[in-house]
Amino acid sequence: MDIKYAIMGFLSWQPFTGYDLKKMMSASTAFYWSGNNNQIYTTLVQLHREGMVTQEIQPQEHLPSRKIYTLTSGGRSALDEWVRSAPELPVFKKTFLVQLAWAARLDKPELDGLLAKYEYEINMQLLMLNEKKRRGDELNPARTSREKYIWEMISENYLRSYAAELAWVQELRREAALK
Amino acid sequence: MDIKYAIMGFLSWQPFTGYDLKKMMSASTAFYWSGNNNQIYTTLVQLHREGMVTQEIQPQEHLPSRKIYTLTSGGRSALDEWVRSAPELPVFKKTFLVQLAWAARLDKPELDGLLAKYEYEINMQLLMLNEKKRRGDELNPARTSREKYIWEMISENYLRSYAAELAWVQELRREAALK
DNA sequence: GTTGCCATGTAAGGTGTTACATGATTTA
DNA sequence: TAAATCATGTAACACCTTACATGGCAAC
Repeated sequence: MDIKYAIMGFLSWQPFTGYDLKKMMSASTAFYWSGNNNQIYTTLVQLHREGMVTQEIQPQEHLPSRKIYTLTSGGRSALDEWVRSAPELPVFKKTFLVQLAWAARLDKPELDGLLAKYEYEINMQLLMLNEKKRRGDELNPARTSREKYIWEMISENYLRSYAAELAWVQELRREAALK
Repeated sequence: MDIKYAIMGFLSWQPFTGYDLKKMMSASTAFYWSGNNNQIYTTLVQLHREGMVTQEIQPQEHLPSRKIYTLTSGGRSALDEWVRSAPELPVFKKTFLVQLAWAARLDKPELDGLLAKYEYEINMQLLMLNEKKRRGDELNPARTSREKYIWEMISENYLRSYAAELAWVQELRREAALK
């Protein structure tokens, strides 16, 4: 249930609408979500029921009313408590490794073709994240220099994960060519 | 739906029971699954319905019958096709980064306490994976030297992901102390 | 004239986890 | 005497994604 706390976190910075949150999450490198609708809107409804946020409705002409959510003091303390709780381990889901495990019996050119595709995809992702970071970092909260630094390091974290993956596949290609 | 292909992969090596598969998956560094029951048994039933595997029932005294699954030629070609298909990007799910994003406003000692806990957890995980690799690698299929090398590199992949995470948090601790 | 932005939401399905259930045999 | 091993399975729930639905306005 990270999305809940991700939302509460953003609201601890400023009041936002669901639409704002969706945009920020899909623009940000720090949050891996697809920024999908369903979860954001339903989580906001749930947080409202639980008293974690208040809702202010702003009617608009020709458009659905904007619903601006503000964190309550109860929400604030729930967030603070979570922030201080024991960290979770990262989860790496790498379907490609399953594929590779059973691709080991392909012939050399086919195996290398597969590895080359993976290398290419990782590279593209790295370029994309770099670009996203450049544009997205202006939207981050930077209330203190430490906060700014930490958000940079969060983006950096994902970049390094992909960079490590890239280095790994490149090494594998070099060595597998010799076997 | 990786579990489906993970299972078919193992069965392309040798016939196995659900119980065998569960043990292998939780012993292996190459497969990240919890090795949870439900999915393995239900997936085997599904693969059987789809004609990807055949089932041989071996009754036992005092124990439930063993059900030994064998890959059919149809299953074999479905697996081969998947193995040659376009690779998926890895997915990194790091709840800690969300936590950290909103922990940036804690005071220095509290923030460092959190980072220290994360560093410790990653370290433990690394030690655990190293141990698992040492013990688990004997169970891997190693029909050719290339297959052996690839399976080693798959285990290595996870180790490097955690190692990169460790280096990242250590750098962050050093730098955050100065801000 | 099609695409994209604003802004809300619903429905359905896939994926994955935790916990429960049985029950004899071996090991610490 | 408690726990782990063997071996199957079910039930309930949490999480997450994709696709669908509305509809006006601005930009290219």
